[in-house]
Amino acid sequence: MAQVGEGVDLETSVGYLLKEASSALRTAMEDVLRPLGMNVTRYSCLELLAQRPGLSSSELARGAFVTRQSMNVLLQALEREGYVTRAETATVGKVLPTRLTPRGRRLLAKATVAVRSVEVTMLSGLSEPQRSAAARMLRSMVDALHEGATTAGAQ
Amino acid sequence: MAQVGEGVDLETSVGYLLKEASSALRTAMEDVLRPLGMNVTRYSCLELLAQRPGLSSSELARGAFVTRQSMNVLLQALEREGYVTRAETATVGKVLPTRLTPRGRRLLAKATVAVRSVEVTMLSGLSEPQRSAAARMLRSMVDALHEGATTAGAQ
DNA sequence: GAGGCTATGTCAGAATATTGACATGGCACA
DNA sequence: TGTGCCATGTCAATATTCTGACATAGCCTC
Repeated sequence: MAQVGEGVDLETSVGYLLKEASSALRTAMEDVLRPLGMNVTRYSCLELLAQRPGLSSSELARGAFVTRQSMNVLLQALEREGYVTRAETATVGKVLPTRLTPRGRRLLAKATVAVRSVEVTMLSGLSEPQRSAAARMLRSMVDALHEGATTAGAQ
Repeated sequence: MAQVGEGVDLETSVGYLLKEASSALRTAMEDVLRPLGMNVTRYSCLELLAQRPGLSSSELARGAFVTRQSMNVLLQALEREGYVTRAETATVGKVLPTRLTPRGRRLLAKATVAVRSVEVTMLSGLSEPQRSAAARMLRSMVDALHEGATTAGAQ
C-alpha cells in the first residue's frame, strides 16, 4: 500500500518531468506567438488546417487537444478575423469543412518560423538518435495511456 | 526560410508528441482523481506539501506550473475543506507557510495510489534504461527552454 | 538611513476551457 | 422500414486560469 507522507519523488518522476517539459514548451511558445496575436491553440489549429485542409471542427479539436466546444469559439474568432473559411452547408452529415485563407496562410508562415525556433532550442541538447528515441518513447506513453483508458473503461 | 504551406510535420514533431503525451497523462490523471474530488493541480499541491512541508503559495505555484494567483484560490479551497493549514502571520517577509493536515495526508494517500497506477500504465511499454533515458531527455529539454528564455529575455 | 530591486500575497477583471444538454444527420442491423 | 447508436454542431452555464495592478517586506548598495 502507499506510504503516507512518502508519495512520489517528483524530481525523478517521468510524469512530473513530462508536465514540466510540456509547461516550459507551452510558455516558450506563448512568448513567441504573443507578438503575432496568436496563442498555442490558435497556432495548432492553423497548422492542422495547413496539413489537412477541410478538417471539421471536431477533428481540429482532437488534434489540438481541446473540446469541440472550445474549438468552435476559436474557429468563430479565426473566421471573423479572416484567417479561415467554413462551408455554410454540410456536404456530408453535419460536418462543416474549414480551410485556410491566403491571409491565414501568411499568418501561419510567420508563426511557424517562431515556433520552429523554439523547438530547435528545446532539442539543442539532444543528438539526432536521441530525438528519435524521445519521439518513440513519447509515442509509447501515449499509446499505453490510451490503451489503459479503453481497457479500464470497458470493465 | 520557412516554406509557406509546408510547416511542421505534426506526426513526428517532438513538440507535438510532448503535448500529446502531456494531454493524455493529464486526462488519465483527471479520470482517476475525479472520484476522489480532486484534480491534477490539487494533487500536485498536496504532493508538493508532503515532500516539502511549509512551502509558500508562490513556491507551490512554481512547483505546480500555475500562477501564484491560481494557487492562492486553490489553497483557500483546500484550507476551507480542511486539507491544509496556513500560518496567519508571516514568520519572514510576507510568506505564509502551508502544511498538510492529517485529513490532507489521508486524501493524498488515496490520490497517490491512483496516480501511481496511471504512471505505471504510461511506462509499461518502456524498459528501465528507457525510462531513465526519457527522464534525462525531458530534463535536457526543460533546461534548454529555460536557457533560451533567459538569454532571449536578456538581449 | 535612503533608494532601488525583487519576491510575496492579494484583489479585480478578462480570457480561456470545460461540463452538460439538445437536435440533427449518417450508419449498422434486425 | 425503423430502431439503436454514434458523431457533429451548437447553446448555455460553470470552472479554471491568466493578466494587470497594488501594497508590503526583505535585501543590497550607496
